[in-house]
Amino acid sequence: MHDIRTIRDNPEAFDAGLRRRGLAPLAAGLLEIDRRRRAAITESEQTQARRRALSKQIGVARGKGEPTEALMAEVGGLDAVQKAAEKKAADAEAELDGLLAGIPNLPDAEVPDGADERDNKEIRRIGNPRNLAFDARDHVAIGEALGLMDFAAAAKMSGARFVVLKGQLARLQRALAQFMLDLHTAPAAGPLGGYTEVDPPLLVRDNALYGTNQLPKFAEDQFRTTNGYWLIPTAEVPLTNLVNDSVVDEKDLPLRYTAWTPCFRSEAGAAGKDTRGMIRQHQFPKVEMVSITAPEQSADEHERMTGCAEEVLKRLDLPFRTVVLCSGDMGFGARKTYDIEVWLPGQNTYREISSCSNCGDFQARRMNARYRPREGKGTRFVHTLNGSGLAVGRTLIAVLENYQNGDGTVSVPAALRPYMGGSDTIGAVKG
RNA sequence: GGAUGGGUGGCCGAGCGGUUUAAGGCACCGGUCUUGAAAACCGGCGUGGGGGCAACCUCACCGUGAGUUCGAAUCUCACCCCAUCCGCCA
Repeated sequence: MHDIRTIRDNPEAFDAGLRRRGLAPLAAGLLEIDRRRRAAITESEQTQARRRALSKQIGVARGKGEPTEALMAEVGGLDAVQKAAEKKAADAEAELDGLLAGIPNLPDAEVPDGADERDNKEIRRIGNPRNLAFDARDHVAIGEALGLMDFAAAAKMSGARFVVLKGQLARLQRALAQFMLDLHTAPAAGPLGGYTEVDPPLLVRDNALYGTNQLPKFAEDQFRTTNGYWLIPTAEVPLTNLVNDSVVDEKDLPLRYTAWTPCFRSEAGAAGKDTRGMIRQHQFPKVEMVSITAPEQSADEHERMTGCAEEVLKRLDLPFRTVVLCSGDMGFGARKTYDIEVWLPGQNTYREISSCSNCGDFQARRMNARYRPREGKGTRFVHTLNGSGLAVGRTLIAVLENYQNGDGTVSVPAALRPYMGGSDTIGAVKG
């Protein structure tokens, strides 16, 4: 949510930011509504003040036994005037808020200009794809050959975009999540760890989704229960909403939270896209990281968070690259976003496995999430950041495809073996 | 699902038709005192609108929205939310 006062102070900068997002200028229209709104507020409040003064005089006059008819006559006509002005103000405010709620965050100055993902900029590339002595298979072929990944069974009970994992693959997924959580929840050491593990609700109300930007604009992408709850599309929602409508002390910042949860997405706009395999599912597990910071810290925290996500891939020895999204490809609430893309030999390409965004005060404003600065008066909005650390389902895919062997088995990355009961291979015949 | 109680500033909490300019306390920030700290005392301490270069002045805001009234935090209705008890249930 944008601050109308910021727009009022610098409408050119606002429109320039929108242009970078590929959007038409809006400042003039917004400010016109804002002028109407403020004029109506002034009118309403002045009328109200007059009413109250007269009413007080009536009370005083009564106390002295003096006549009140003249005062009563004057106050009589004010009611309708005040109500009308109040309604004008409320209507204008609703109109303004409705428009503001649908406008995306503006890109940070460091974000490269661009229209879509082709304009994203790679900023680093870590690790080298393994040279396989055989043709790489994709995760579907690997998993189904092992008999541990069953799309048909999932389709029978749930339809497309679901999967059943069994045995060592189910365990591998759990191992990955466990491994990620252990990494992020370790006591903060320099650029790693320090996140508090949270087990949040998976069903949330409207106001929570509003706070993290999914509402009102992206309702179609969500699942909703018959009695009005929403299934979380990411743990970003409950984790960020931990500070909804609250004031924290600056000394407690940054707050760092992590959670391993299923995520639910209707994939309404994704018909026909990524239909094969586990890449795009209605339900998938993800380890999410959320940081709540003071404004001055958020840029550094963004780098740190991205590093935490990258560390998972480094320790799993999976090749990846990190890109900074261009202005036209960023999500609604982000001011700057890093995507981490893992190498998938089965698809011969890098695929997104994490997205780390700095939202600035955009969500904080919607949530009314503030902090009390050490120095100075009042409260200020916090900055919120979120990042996947990582998408567990896609990490499973990456392990299968990068660690596949010629005999159809899959090696277990060294870092995961403690979580796999010491086993170093999936699909190996025992004995 | 049924019943009851309740939503007041960062937190707790009084107020239940007109000196409320929303008491009091806690927390926090200044100051006095002290070697320093604590305690004590003094002062400050919400958001938004309008005006002013500014110190500042002024108006509105007691979950949300309607209503009653000359006048509403206070009365009425609806809705949202929270708590407790009962029922059902992993």
